[in-house]
Amino acid sequence: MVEDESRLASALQRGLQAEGFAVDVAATGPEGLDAARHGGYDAMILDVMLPGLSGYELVRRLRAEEHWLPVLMLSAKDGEYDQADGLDCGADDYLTKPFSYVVLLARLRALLRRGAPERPTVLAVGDLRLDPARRRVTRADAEVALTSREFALLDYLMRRPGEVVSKTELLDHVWDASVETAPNAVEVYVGYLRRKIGRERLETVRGAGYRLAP
Amino acid sequence: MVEDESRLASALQRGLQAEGFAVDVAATGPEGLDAARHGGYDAMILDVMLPGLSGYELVRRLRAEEHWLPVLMLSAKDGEYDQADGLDCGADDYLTKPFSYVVLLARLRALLRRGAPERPTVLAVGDLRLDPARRRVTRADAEVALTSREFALLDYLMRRPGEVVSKTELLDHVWDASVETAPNAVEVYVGYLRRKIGRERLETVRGAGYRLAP
DNA sequence: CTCGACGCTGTGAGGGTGCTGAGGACGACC
DNA sequence: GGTCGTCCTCAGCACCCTCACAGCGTCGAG
Repeated sequence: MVEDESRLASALQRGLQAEGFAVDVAATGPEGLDAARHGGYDAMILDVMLPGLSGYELVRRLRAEEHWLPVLMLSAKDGEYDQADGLDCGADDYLTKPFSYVVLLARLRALLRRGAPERPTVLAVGDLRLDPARRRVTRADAEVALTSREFALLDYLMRRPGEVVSKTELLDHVWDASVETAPNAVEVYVGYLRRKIGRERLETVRGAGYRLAP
Repeated sequence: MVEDESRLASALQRGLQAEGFAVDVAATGPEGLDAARHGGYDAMILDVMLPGLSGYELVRRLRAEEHWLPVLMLSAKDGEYDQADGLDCGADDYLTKPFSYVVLLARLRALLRRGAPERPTVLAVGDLRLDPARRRVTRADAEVALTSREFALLDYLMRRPGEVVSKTELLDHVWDASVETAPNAVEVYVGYLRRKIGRERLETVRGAGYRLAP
């Protein structure tokens, strides 16, 4: 847990220990970052307002270093954009103070349960980068303008780089299942994407689907 | 999305579609459960108060059947125990109505970031490797380009290394059963494969079929 | 050794698959 | 109402995969 208000920190620590968790407390941002890097923890409870390094920045750095530790963010700011920002920095959950201890516990359990490795907030494949939150794509640091369908298609492909994705799978996930769409639509949009991100980056696997070159 | 208030449902659907998501709506619990089981979705937004089957129960059943689809639960109940119950039933996140659309989106993105891509195993026989997901074959680390029929044939043979597989069995499994194909087609494709993966690796057992040398 | 059955392969027709430009439908914005 | 952007269908085209065919090679029984 990274929290600088010592009263809250020790109250929470005692509560969590009573539940059977092993808890360490760090009081500043840099300490917390260091602990997260080397401590081998299962999850982190992280305050936003911290001396030295904000919670936002801490998560961002952690994710940039490819640490996928589940993070529950705690903040006194309850604005919708504060919350969205925290999550888009890479936090997995966000709780506003004052919070219910029961809820904190339940959310922590939910976080530990899924435990599965998380993926980066910004997808990157080669020199392509896609930011789902900002809805932006850059190719070698140059912005690429995509329509929403093009964006959704690239998003799906970038989550599975190197894998072959079939046209039917793309139709199921990128297009609306309730509207019957011809598979040719996929071909058309692959064509649009190729013109924008580079022809060779999106390979055709005849009879099977498409593959984003890793 | 499983939501019985049609106004909210269609507003959300439109919003999410504008973001590039493919969205289906179910209005009752049983419908939602069914869709979650078979729809191949990436995530589910689930109201708690539903006709037929409550959201709690829906998640519980889903998890009992080992479906690990990420679930974002939506509820008008903001009591701390309601929230904790929802999460402990197996939901991954919980949002109380009224909620901010921005926050919903951010939380949805956080959920989608994780996903369990558990890659299917890579088949290996000798120095041959075949990756079904990437649809890629290497021979001593050198990539081998195969057509889709060749690939399907090698795939089938590599799942049964050392066994003798008859031509009729190959016709049944690698070729379309509805189209009558001459057994000679198998011989032709075995020939193609041999040229690409090495002549000695694919033995002929006269009168019985073919065997992939283990 | 002889012969027939089985398996291999070069050739070429056909057809399936994917790509593209054109254009209509629809909605947002001015 | 006009204009623009986006989505998607359509039709034409090019390419290469697929497979039947036929001739030849190979194997094994007698």
